[in-house]
Amino acid sequence: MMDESTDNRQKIISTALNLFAKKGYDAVSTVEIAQAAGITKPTMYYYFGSKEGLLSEILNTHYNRFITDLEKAASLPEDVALTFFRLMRVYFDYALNSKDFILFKLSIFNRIGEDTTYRLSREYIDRESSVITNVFNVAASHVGNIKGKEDLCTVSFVGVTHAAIGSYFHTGDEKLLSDETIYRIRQQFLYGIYS
Amino acid sequence: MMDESTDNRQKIISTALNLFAKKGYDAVSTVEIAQAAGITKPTMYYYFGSKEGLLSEILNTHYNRFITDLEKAASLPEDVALTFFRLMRVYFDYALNSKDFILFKLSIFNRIGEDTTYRLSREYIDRESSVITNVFNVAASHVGNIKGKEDLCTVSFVGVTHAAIGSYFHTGDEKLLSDETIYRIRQQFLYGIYS
DNA sequence: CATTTTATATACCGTTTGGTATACTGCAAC
DNA sequence: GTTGCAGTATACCAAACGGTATATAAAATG
Repeated sequence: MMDESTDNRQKIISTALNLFAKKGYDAVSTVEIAQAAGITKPTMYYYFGSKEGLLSEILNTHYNRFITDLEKAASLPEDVALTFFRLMRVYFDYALNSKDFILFKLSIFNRIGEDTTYRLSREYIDRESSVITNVFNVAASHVGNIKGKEDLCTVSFVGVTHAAIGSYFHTGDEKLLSDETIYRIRQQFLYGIYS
Repeated sequence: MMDESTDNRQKIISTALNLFAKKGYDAVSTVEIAQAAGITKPTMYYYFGSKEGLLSEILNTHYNRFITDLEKAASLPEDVALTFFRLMRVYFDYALNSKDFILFKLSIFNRIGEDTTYRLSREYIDRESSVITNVFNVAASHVGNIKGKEDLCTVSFVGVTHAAIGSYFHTGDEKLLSDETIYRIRQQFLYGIYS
């Protein structure tokens, strides 16, 4: 076929993720994906079987990589301050370098209900959450002050991280995802706004 | 017609909001809404003109009420601790009593892109955010420590609030939205995790 | 009591949807 | 060089989509 793009499969994945992130899974049609990817519908069905299969493959590819990086960053949970920084750095790096994925992840994270995206992403979100929860559970056994506040820590961490990324996407200001910002958030997290 | 429900208009709004919250705007069809509300499609089109008009009316009804309550709670921003409590209490009360609305609001809050829900809800989200931002701006002029951290405060507040509500929806544990939880979050916010 | 208005349903429209049957093309193996 | 297979496109499908023309029945208006 002498095609210039040797990997249509990957092209479909990245194109579909981009459209899903912008418009939402249900608002994007299979023809739309095919046209944007420069192929035709049956080609997409050849690789992924169905629209849901495509979404499943997108989540599998991107979320597994993300969770792996998150676990690496969480490998020294005894040091709360260091781990806090490393974890948030992973989130922010993905927001900067895998914008479509994080945008899509953000839009499905707080969904609960019966839709396709929720059903397919549930397991990944649970795994992601448990990495964070585990960090604060281990930290609690080393840092007395945290004990009894593990859940609060998790909620605060995830909440602030998502909110910061959301602000970045709205404003486009990259300083929101700088090391400096993480230091300030961590300072506020550990010692409060009056510090 | 001797109909038992004297207000089909309201019935359509609440039914549609419930479906939108569960499955997402694009995944819900107009027939589905009509059937669930116990009416037929043309009745819905008689009241709202279009599916988008229905969504617009839903947002207008619920969001205006919510923002009004938020503004009432923010009327004494000089007292940071008190205002912090009142604001979060409004969010949590809505999560408990207007579950469908908050569920829907949560699912659209972090969307950015080209979809219908984002376009129609944008103005409300901006107004909501500015109420919070304003609180910390005024507070900063009364409490020296906050100065320069206004944006950080806003991001943290919104993030933690949403995360807590999200946890409640996932677990169903009402204690997550109790006064006690707000006190603990506020304590952590003001004095840090080591307090 | 005739007339308009409000509220509802039946039956239909063109378009788009997710998905497929079928045929073709280039390339590798035999 | 024919066979087989991975990859791709044309052309199609039934079902579902958002939306409407039209009829009708009750209630308000004169």
